Amino acid sequence: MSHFGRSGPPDITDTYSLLVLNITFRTTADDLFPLFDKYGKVVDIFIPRDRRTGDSRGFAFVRYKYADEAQKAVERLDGRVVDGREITVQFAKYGPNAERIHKGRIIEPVPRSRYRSRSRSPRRRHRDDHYRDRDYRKRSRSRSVERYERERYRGRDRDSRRRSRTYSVSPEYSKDRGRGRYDDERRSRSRSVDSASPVRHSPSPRRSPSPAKDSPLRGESPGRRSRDGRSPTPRSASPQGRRAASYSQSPRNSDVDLCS
DNA sequence: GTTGAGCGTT
Repeated sequence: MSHFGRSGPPDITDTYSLLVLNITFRTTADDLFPLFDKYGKVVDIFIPRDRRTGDSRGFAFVRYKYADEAQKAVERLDGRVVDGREITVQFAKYGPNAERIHKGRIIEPVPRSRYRSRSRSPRRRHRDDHYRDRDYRKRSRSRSVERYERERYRGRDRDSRRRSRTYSVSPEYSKDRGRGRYDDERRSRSRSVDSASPVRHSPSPRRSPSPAKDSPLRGESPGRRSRDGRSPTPRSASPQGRRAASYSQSPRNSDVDLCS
C-alpha cells in the first residue's frame, strides 16, 4: 500500500537521494521504508523496474528530507543485511534529468560537461535481453525502433566481447574472463598470429560443396549459403524462418513509448 | 524458477 513512485517524482528540489544497491530482486519499497524511515524522514522511495517484465532491477532510490538523516542512514544501513543480502547505501549521483547534486542534494540543473565526466558503465542485462528477444520479436515493431535500440545497446554494451553475431566461443575462452595477467600472456603469444584483426576465423578449406545430393537436410536454399552465413537483410530473404507477420499484428501497441 | 554491475519514474 505504498504510493511510492506511483505518481512520478514528487518534489525532488529539496530532497536528498540515496542509492541503495545490492538489494534483492524481491525487495520492494515497502520493505525498505521501515528500515530507512527509522533514521529520518523518507519522502519517497523509488525502485526502478523493468518496463517489460516489471521486475526489480536490484537497486532503489531513497529520498530523505534532510541531509544529516540521509548521511546517518548511509552510515547505518550501508552494509546492512536486508533479506539475506548485504545492501550498499550511498548518495545518488545522477538523476533522470542530469540534475546537479551536491552531497546528495539537488542544487541546480547542470551543464552536460559534468554529466559526460563520468564514463558510462556498461550494464549487461542478459535477462532482459532474453525476455526482449522472446516477447518483443512477436510485436514486430517498426524497424527504425529496432535500429535505435540496437545502436543504444551497442553504445552501452560495447564492452562486451561479443559483437552482434559472434562466432561460438570456446569454453576455454569463457573461463579466461577474470584473469587479466594471464590473458596478456596468452595474447602475447597469439599476437604473432595477427594483431590487426581482433577476430580471425580462418576459413577452413571447406570440403567439397556436397557431392551427396541426398542430404537429409534440404531446408537450406543455395541462396542462403552463398552469403557466408551472414544475412544482413533478412527482410524478405527467407520467409521460411519467419512466421506470418499478420500474427504479430496486435491492435494495442501501447507497449511502444509513443504515448507520453 | 534463473541473475548481481550499477544511478531513477511523470
